Amino acid sequence: MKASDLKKMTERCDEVSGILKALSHPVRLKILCALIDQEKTVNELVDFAGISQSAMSQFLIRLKSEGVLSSRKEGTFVYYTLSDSKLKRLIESLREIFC
Amino acid sequence: MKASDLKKMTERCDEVSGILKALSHPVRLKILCALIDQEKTVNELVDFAGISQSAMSQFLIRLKSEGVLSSRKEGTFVYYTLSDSKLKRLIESLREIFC
DNA sequence: GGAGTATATTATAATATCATAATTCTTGGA
DNA sequence: TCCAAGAATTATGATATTATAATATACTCC
Repeated sequence: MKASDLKKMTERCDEVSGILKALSHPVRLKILCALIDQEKTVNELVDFAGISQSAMSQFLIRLKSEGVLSSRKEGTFVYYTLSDSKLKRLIESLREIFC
Repeated sequence: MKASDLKKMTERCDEVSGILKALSHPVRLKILCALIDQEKTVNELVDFAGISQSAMSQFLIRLKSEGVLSSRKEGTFVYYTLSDSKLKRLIESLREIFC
């Protein structure tokens, strides 16, 4: 393997492993699966995942800061949605492979 | 969503997030990518990933205990290989999506 | 059996993550 | 303006992960 190819591969693994880390927690993965075909509010996600509002908010903010989710505000509600098309494809692949 | 479907989804997320966790570290992902089409010895992987032999051994043993890798011994060499076909498919999907 | 190579084990300190609780901020409506 | 609901923030302790160093084991060849 050429040195330049190795370097590229290393960079890709750095990037992709970071994305996978975002999915590597049961609740975070569940959140993303819930958002694959529709946006949801924080409270809807709380009911879905069965964790506290505070914990959910922390997960959501983290996922947003990692570029995985985006949000929009409507009154007191905040709707979260999957922002990355690559991530959508990844979750669909996971479903194909493991379900 | 039916309660029984939610339960199934939760179980799947628990399982799959565990697998993703194995890939959620730059070096571990690099190891798995290196093994996708051929087995390698510990030292080959050390050269490839650029970490110490001790650290590599620890990663490999962890991945093996998680069912991601298997190994065979030949003299003083230990060859590691990707043991899970689903994981192979996942890594191929990652390559398609992100490369 | 001794030297050298390949791999595994153990210990430890630094860091990151997780769950939880308490509090605060924001917004819309009475 | 005051209240209630929705969401975010902050703090804390428990646990897990990571990198690193030092040591130990297993095997081959002489």
